[in-house]
Amino acid sequence: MASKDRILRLKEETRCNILDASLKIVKEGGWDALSMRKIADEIEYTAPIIYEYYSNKGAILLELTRKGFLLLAKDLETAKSKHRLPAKQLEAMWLAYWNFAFAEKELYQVMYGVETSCCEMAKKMPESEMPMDLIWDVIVELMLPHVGTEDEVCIKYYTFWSVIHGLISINMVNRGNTPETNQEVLKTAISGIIRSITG
Amino acid sequence: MASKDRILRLKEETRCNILDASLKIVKEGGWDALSMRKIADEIEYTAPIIYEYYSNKGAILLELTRKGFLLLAKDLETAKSKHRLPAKQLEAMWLAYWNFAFAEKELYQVMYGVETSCCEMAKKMPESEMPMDLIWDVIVELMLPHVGTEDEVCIKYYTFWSVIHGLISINMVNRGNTPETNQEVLKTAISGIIRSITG
DNA sequence: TTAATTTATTTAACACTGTTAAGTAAATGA
DNA sequence: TCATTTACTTAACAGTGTTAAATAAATTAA
Repeated sequence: MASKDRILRLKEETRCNILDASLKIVKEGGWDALSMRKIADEIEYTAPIIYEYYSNKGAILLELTRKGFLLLAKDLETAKSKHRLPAKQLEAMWLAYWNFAFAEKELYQVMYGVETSCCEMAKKMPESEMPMDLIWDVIVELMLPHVGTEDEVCIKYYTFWSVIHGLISINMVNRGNTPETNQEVLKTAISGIIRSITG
Repeated sequence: MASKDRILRLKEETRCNILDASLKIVKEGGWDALSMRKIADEIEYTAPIIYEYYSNKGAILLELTRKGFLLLAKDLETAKSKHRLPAKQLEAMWLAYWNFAFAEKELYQVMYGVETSCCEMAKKMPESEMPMDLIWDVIVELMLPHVGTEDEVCIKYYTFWSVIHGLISINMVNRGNTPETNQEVLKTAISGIIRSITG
């Protein structure tokens, strides 16, 4: 029976539609807006139908995560293919990584656990600037006798912060490293940036 | 009336108890476990009482966030006070930052939007390793003719990844920077690490 | 002390959430 | 045409944040 095939094809399509609908909802209203009933609305079914295609909400997120990794890998490969020197390839790949993160913001968030709902909160809270202020001052001192411009200090501060916050996030979310590797990355990064300041 | 003072003191105490209870619940069962009814249970009241002290759940998270920033700032100051040279101070401060993140994991999560519930998912998904594998290969090539050990490559990879993922996270959550600053941090970091590899 | 009023606290409810079981309509097979 | 499977929906459960109404307790006034 060819109708079996047609039905299977339709099922595969709905499975895909669920994913597309989910991503659409998230892009429009953020991750909090994503609910089974809204997905159902979007694909013009009722909520329980979704469970015929995904065992639960987590499975949908998992599939979006997989989709994200595949897309990112593809971007990295095309970036690499545009150069021959490894140094140029590496630079292009990390720029592609950067671009992916913002082009597919929602996917990147679910892939690496970047929560944005808290961002409204921490803003407008004066205490949130205390750590930066404290470290800022020391960077300025370290630069002496050269008096660094706002931009110069800013770049140094964010380089520090990025590498350390990045390493923390990766370890919290992904639990990937041995303590030794972490310490090594951390210490060499810090001393490297310090050297780049003191010259 | 002195009883007014006593009542005010009790109120301030309950306000504090709500925060303590919240943090306790999160530490025991993660952020998903935190609900108004569980907080109420912990402080031996019913849920609506909490709204006499905090306008909503978000206000509790906000207060925990503030608490976190104050604690972090204190840690940074004591770290700084233990040294005189700016370079040593800076190193000690960033190490204190690192230690704070893991000592007060839950606070750090709410301060900077580090989601951990997704970590169970991405694990055991082969696709999640594709980006790393792709970049790994290029790092190995960049090291040639020297054949890097597993550890050597790992440290370089995580240094790259940390600084870029960190910068991405910071911008998504806090969206603090001008595009120019971001590009500057990104490009100088990448070329800096590449130079540290090629010697 | 008793009555009136304010304060403290709880119960009940609303609109949501993810998820499951039972019921109903539609399509398929004999 | 009848029986059976498939497709889908309705109803329900336990949970969420939050608000309004009801009740208990404490305080003040007479």
